[in-house]
Amino acid sequence: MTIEAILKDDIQKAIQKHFDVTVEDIILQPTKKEFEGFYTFVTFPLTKSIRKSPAEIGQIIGTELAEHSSVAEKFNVVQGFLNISLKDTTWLELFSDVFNDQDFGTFPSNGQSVMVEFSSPNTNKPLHLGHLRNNFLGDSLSKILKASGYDVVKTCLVNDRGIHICKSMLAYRELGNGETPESSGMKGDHLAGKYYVLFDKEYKTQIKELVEQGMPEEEATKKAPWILEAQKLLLLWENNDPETVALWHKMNGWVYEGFRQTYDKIGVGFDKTYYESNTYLLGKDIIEEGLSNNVFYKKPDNSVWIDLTAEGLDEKLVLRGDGTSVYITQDLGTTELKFSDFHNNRYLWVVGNEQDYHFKVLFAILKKLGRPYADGCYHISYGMVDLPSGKMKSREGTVVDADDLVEQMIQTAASRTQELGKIDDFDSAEAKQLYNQLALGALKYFLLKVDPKKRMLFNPEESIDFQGHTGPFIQYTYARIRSIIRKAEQSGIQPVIPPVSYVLHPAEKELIFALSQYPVRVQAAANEFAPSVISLYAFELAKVYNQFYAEVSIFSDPNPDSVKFRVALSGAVSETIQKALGLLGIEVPERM
RNA sequence: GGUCCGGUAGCUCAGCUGGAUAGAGCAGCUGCCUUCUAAGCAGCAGGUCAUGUGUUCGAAUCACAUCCGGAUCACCA
Repeated sequence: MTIEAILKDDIQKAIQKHFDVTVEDIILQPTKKEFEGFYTFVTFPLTKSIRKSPAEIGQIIGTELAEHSSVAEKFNVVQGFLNISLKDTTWLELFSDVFNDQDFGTFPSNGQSVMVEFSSPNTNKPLHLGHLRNNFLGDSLSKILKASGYDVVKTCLVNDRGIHICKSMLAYRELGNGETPESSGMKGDHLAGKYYVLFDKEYKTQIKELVEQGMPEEEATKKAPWILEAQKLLLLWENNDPETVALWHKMNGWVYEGFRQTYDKIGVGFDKTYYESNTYLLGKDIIEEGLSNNVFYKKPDNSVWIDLTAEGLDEKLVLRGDGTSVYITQDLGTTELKFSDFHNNRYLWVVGNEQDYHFKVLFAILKKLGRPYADGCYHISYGMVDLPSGKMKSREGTVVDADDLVEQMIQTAASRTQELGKIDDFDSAEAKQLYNQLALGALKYFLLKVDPKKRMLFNPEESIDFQGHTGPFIQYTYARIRSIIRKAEQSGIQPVIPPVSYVLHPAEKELIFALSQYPVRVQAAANEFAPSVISLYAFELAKVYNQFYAEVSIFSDPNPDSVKFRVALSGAVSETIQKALGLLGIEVPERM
């Protein structure tokens, strides 16, 4: 039973005893900084059933708690707020829960498994900042769900075929002159992206020419030579034309090597990768099934539809008249495949909020088809990363490239570290590792501290901070503590919980309180699918520690119990920071 | 136009299962390194919580309306 639960129980009993009123759900909130106490119980709602003033009720409950509660020590009442302080022995018990449990904040298996699909890149261009948000969210969520008791399967569905891939293939065929990543010195994904942009440039020129010749723009976009050629290439690919398939293999191979490097660098990986070229034909048997069940219906042109107007959606096409798939057909098939491969209890998709509607439709169809996994499906919809100039567009080259950004962050981390001159004794490998940790710490934290649902702004003119509410601030706190732990080890000081007679310093209580919150936050983050909950927690914990650090002296305190206790506290904080940042995919440095 | 999401300090964001004088960080201004890492700490200043009405003992939080921004409503993915 947690302290909070005991306190709630005591309050419930006190109300029962003094007023003969039963309150089933006692709500406690953390006491505001400017008042004394750690938990606050609001008594306003009780005035209806108990005909006394809020303050009087608070006084009576408080008195009862102070006399009989096993955890509460004293109280004060401000209007309808009963602020409760805990006994020192209670604080020490709370801390020993943290201190003695190596897995504090990691929940035992809940017997459920979940698949998290994220990243899902297109093989016609390199990753950009928006993909980084997706990757970091997916990776972090997977870790958070695992810590909260789920068995997690991370998957990636690579969008490796389609008209957009053919566009870069075509531009390469026409303009490439046999260029390769080796000959150009470009990373393969960047090379493919270059031709994707070149396609768009030429395509636009062609449209412009046709329009100048008097063709309406709408028609021109459909009749420009290169778009027709790209469509032809797609047909050739679908018919397994050896030359086309060879080019496709070659270019995708370059892209995969490029992606591999980027994934390695940012520390993201998958348990299972699906390729759309293998799955794009799936789903047609489900269409047949739906037709025979009358879930779907056919129009005169042979196209297949579903009517979702009763669900508040529209009529949706699920199969073209010529029998070819659309996006939703493939997703139906792929989801079925995932289920037959893994039989998970839940399926999550980390995909931008521009696809909210698509997923509503997908889930509604799955439900109508009576799929057993339909209720476990959930779209983790996140907001776009916008630039001050607006939306990023790959075709127009207005993107913040992932590789460039990471490289730039590493440079900033290096120069900042060198300015401070604290690691002059590091060899180059150690220094490089630190710069990487700091760069990714800053970047990941920047993208994960914001509520995933909200769109966020990135201003390339202002580099991402290393001070204040940032990843490096938290990493710094960790490094500071490690320094203390090393000193304690050298001096032979053991981390020990003090005897029950120990009188705690207020800063110590604050730290224990912050530590005790960790499991609650892990659970909340998992329930809300929000790594930002962990981000904010890690920052709060680091802040409380830095206050503690500035306020008390660890080694020069005359009381040996204090010294040992503070070393123990520091150790627990460092471990909790490491765990919390770990859930965000952020590493911690021993020194910085 | 329909649907969905958002609008909190100059900037970036917390807070949103209703509770105390609305919180951080950045930027600005003051202090604090002969003692455990100053990538830190303490403080000052900065707010019609988009607007209006309602519900309530109490509203940034809930409801309704309005304004502004974004997404989406493709036989694209």
